[in-house]
Amino acid sequence: MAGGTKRLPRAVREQQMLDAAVEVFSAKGFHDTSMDAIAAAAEISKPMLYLYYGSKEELFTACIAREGQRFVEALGPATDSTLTPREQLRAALVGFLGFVDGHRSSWMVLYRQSMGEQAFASQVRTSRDRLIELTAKLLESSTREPEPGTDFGIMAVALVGAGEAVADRVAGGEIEVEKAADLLENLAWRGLAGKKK
Amino acid sequence: MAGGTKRLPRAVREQQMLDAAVEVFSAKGFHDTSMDAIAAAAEISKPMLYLYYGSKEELFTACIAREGQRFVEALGPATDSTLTPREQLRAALVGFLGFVDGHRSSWMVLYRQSMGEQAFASQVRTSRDRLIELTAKLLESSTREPEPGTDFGIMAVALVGAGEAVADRVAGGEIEVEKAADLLENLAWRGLAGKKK
DNA sequence: CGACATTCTTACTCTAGAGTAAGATCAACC
DNA sequence: GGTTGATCTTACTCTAGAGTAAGAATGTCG
Repeated sequence: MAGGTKRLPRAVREQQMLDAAVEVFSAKGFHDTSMDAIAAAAEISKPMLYLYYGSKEELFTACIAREGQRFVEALGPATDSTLTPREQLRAALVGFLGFVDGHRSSWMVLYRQSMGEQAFASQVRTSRDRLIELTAKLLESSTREPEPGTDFGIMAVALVGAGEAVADRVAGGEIEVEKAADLLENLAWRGLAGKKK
Repeated sequence: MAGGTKRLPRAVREQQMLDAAVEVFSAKGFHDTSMDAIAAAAEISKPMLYLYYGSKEELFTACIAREGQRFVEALGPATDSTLTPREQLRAALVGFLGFVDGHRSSWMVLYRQSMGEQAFASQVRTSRDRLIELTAKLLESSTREPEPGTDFGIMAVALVGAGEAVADRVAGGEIEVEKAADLLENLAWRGLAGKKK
């Protein structure tokens, strides 16, 4: 009402609201964020949030859904089957870390917030499990001697866990994407103490 | 009032309260846990919680402090300097995973809850950083050719991240401590695809 | 223009749950 | 037995913040 903000079609406002919500949620966490704060950040009034999203939980769910979508898209190149498995793994790493680097708020909302709230954890674990399964497949199909008793599933869990930890450092600006990808790639193939590529 | 519960000295009651608090916090999370719920679980009345701990946040802080203490103690054997670095790493892994296996609620409170709440994250990150630094030292001192440009710090971050992810599976009963330790030890030295010990 | 739908706001209601006031009950010691 | 100081409870207060009622402003299409 104050100055420039005009009336906008629903679809546009919805995205504005999500932008604001992701921003505030990522900064303060789900519980310490009030709907008033989101409304203020989006520069609209609170009832609009309820009109378009129904409740705080649904709004947060919508955040997860959109950011999760974008996250999965960033992993798209890794499923290009014309690449070798190893190249695919590299593509997945770069896609993953690049996403985190370019979307720190999304990363915060998706992982550091959602995983903590048992009400949303299942929703995130879905995308996460997809990543783990993809990793497991890539590890398996790029290993020559299957070594009986090798559980690629748990290996993928470990590698993704390592990836998430490193991603936090990427998000913190302490290390660049390429360096981080190198590290993780080496980790997968040779172990931490192994020679550099 | 009801039946058996007698009057108890403060020190004892405090531990009972912490036991109950850790239990409920780990199950429902910080925000979805009410002081009434904790009081009920501890079988005392709410004002006792406030009398002994002051506030909900301080109570949670006390939980973190006690469990974090226990966690660090579980890592004690890893600092035995009569062992080789590699044996120390193994001891750290077993200590860490064993702790998680035997104290699932503690693990939940310490990691899955605290790390999500930015109000407590710093407190936990202290213990966590100690673990990372310990790991970094162990990796460094057990590597022959330092390979210029090798950043043991970030390697330790990756390895600890992998450890946490695997620890979740241990807590979930999907894998046993020994198997998990083997996996992580191998990961550190040979990479996921490497031969088994 | 006038009717209808959509966008949007001010100004509330209502409840969960953090925190407290006031004092009862018990144990121990003189 | 009475005094002192813990332990412990019932029964509140008070507020942040989720969610809503009622309707004003703006567009658009006949």
